[in-house]
Amino acid sequence: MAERIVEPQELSRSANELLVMAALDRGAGHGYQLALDVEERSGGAFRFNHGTLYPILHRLEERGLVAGSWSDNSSGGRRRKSYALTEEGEKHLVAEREAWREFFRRFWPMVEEER
Amino acid sequence: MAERIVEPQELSRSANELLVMAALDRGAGHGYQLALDVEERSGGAFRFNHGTLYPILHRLEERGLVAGSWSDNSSGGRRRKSYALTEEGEKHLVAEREAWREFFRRFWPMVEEER
DNA sequence: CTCTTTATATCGACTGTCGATATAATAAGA
DNA sequence: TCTTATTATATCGACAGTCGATATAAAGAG
Repeated sequence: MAERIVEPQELSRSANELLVMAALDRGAGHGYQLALDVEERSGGAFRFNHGTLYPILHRLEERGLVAGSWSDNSSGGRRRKSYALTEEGEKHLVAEREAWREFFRRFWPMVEEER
Repeated sequence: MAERIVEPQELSRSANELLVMAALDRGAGHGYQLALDVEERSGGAFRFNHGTLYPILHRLEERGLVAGSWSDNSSGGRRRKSYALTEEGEKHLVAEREAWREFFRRFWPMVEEER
């Protein structure tokens, strides 16, 4: 544990995926709602471009970290694809949080003002 | 102050540039040495690919944040281009540090485990 | 006199985001 | 009823930045 650190070059991908996975962990359902959730919860600080969000969800699904399922729209209602973390996704989320903590623990002393 | 936050999509660029600027602030001179400095100081956690580092230095120079000067090699010695933060670069470094602090302050509650 | 190290630089491939656009169903309003 | 706004998923080309490889060259070591 706490071995691998997030490398700067993968920070963007990692941060966005973590935001998505954490939102799903909180119970967010489909993509569009997830985007609203993140925006609202962050007070507008974090916003997902749809052209960014959907590829992320597809990527995570392909890697088996989230499972998507189309809602049954026989009783009317818009088509939606709901996502949930898989068991592997839960583990990955824990590991990614730890990787970020570790990254920051290492990164900050490197850029902090000299005393 | 403390208004703008670092957006996830610019994290990679921002982190690498911050590592470079902070290293120059500590007094590192030319590119190759800067790379060794960062690697050593981080205990190997952060390493600069040369194909990444030199474009960063050129970028920062073009933006007027660092000033580069070729060493006078009339008295022998390898050709080196030494870099130093400009006054604007110093200000930018302070602002970037603050932006990162702010990013993390906002990011962490978004991804932290629910209690 | 050859090999390694120091040093800067660029190149093509690749990944991921951005903003725009497409599609379509439902709800709201005139 | 017709039209517009909202909800919702998806893809596209352009762009930026990193990666690993390669080029170049001077200095020091063997």
